[in-house]
Amino acid sequence: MNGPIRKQARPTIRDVAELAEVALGTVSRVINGHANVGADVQAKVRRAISELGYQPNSAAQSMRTQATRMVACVVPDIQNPLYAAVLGAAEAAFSEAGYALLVAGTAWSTERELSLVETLGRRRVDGVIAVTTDERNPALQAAYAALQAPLVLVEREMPIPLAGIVVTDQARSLRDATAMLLDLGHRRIALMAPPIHNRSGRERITGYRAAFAERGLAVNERLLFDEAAAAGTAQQVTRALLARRQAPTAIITAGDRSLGGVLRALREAGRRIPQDISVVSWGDGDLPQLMDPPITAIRYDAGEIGAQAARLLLTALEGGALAPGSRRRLLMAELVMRGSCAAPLTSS
Amino acid sequence: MNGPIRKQARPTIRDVAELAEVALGTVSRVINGHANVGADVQAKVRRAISELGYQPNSAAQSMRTQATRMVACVVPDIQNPLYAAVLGAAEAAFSEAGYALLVAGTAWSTERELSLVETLGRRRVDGVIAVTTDERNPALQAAYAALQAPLVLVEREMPIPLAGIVVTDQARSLRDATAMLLDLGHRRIALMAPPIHNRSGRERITGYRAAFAERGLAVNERLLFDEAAAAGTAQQVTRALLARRQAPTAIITAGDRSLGGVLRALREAGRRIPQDISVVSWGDGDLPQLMDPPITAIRYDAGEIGAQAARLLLTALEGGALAPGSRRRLLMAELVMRGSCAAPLTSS
DNA sequence: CTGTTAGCGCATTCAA
DNA sequence: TTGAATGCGCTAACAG
Repeated sequence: MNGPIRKQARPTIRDVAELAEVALGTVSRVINGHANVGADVQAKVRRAISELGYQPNSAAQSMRTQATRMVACVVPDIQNPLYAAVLGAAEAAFSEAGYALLVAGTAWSTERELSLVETLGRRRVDGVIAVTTDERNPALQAAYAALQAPLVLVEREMPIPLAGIVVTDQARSLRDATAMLLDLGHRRIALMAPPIHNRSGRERITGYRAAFAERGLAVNERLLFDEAAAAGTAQQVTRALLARRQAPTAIITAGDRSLGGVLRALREAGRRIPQDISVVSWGDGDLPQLMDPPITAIRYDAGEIGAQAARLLLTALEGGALAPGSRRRLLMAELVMRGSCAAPLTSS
Repeated sequence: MNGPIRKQARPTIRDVAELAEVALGTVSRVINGHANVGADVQAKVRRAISELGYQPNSAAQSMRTQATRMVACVVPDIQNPLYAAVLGAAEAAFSEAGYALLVAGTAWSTERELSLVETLGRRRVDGVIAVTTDERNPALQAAYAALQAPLVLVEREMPIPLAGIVVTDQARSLRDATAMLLDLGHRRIALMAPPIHNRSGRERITGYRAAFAERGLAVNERLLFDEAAAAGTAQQVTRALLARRQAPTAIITAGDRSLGGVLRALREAGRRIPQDISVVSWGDGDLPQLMDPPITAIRYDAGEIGAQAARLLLTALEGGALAPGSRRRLLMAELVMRGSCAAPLTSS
């Protein structure tokens, strides 16, 4: 029962210097690998360090160097496999490079994000990777700009001059998927998409519309669900869709978290895939691959997104600015055809 | 092309003091909410702060207060849904409480973990939640102890005096699952489990053995696969199992990441569930729930694990030590019966 | 109630 | 090549 663990006084650089009988500055040079230190002195210092179990205090280092060697990753939801993969890849890259990674989960709340970004500022993180909740929110834009640290946006666009950007070509994937369904004969194709105020949402809808437009077909606006319009989970939205007089003959899901809900609702309603309804999943993983029939999916590599973002941020961190040409990375997504899509029974 | 974003000189507490025409200490008191400051002065200071966009430098604060208000979470694999959920829950709790969360992914490498824990020490994190790669590794034990910070172990046990512990009753769940299979008539039950040097692995095998022992049955050691023995992915292990002369009639999977592999291998081999083989999944999610037939699963609440760990760490952080009685949390897992288990065709 | 001062632990300039 | 001195930005103890 002895209070919050005894903070034993930790040894400082000064203790090391005394034990090694050298000046404090010399110890600093050894730690930071500055060349001009005699081999014998070097050894003495190292011995003292390990004898005392000395660890430099990085807060103190930060004060002097004006750098924290910390970066932050701001995501809407750590548990979403997409963001988890981005985080994982980023963490690997940064810890490799000697940076620590701070995570901030916004839970899709702009207020939370605002306050989190604020604390990142106080902590003087050296850089940030962000999947912002609302790329159009001026307060958020200002908060990120105020960081005065290199920023890489993931699947988002914000008018911040030097920011790096890593995005997936979602419009094209969605055009491909929609075109495929249209060409099978579908006309009532429901689209579930992320919130429209962000690039992800806009791109998906853009692609969807493009496929219709290319064929001179009109889009039924009632089949578009950005998350705001959705007012509920994927399962609820799907239920409501199926209850309509003119139910859709195909559904495109919004992401990893929504496929399960869609499938549950279809099962409840006794709809068979693909006989009664076709399904395309945004995102490929165990679930779409292992269903029977397997689900046609738009596959992207979330780890690659994180890795690219990390690389972009690292170059901005270590060297100069990002060259204008390489400030932006566009990754491709691929439509993987499987058994979940077929011609609709009745053409509309 | 102006280098790595201009680090504009940020305003310091001194700038605020000058602008507000008060002493530096007064500003500090306002910032930290110390009561004895006149209302008018208070207002002047706040105005100056917002005018300058002043943000206290937390590195400097840390130096004085000897606290960083940072905690770290060490996990083997950020992308594993279990750990992602733990992270997510912990992050929510900590950011609520004004702590920032550092994540460290060890990729199941003790060396990586060792060096990561070392850097947590340099960063003087206030506390740590850890899912260590090898709870028996003396170097790791020493590294965690050397942190001199409150520690909460998740699904692990290490002989560190004041550490908090959050674990799931895995032995019991596995006994239940195994018993259920034995009672259906299965005798050749393959068990895939995490590495045996950690509690998770031991508990699962303990529970498995217990069910056999209670019935006076002998365990076939060749059906036990802790990850080390596995030498490959779940899919490969399952393939090999199915190729045996005496193939198992039931399989218990090791976790979220392994179910997919098992199912793929079964499908390849043309084995039907449950007619040819019964399956129990460790972990419940979309995949087991949506398969046809749905997969019997052992369900645990990963978010709850993270939340409990965070709570434990927070009490250790904010106040005193953990009372000996509440230093350890045991969470239950539940066997959810579904259609993937049936009596084997031929009794062995 | 407010102002002054002394470090927290370190990197770095300048002398030696 | 090494040693001594300075200050990074802040909090808290003390004086007024």
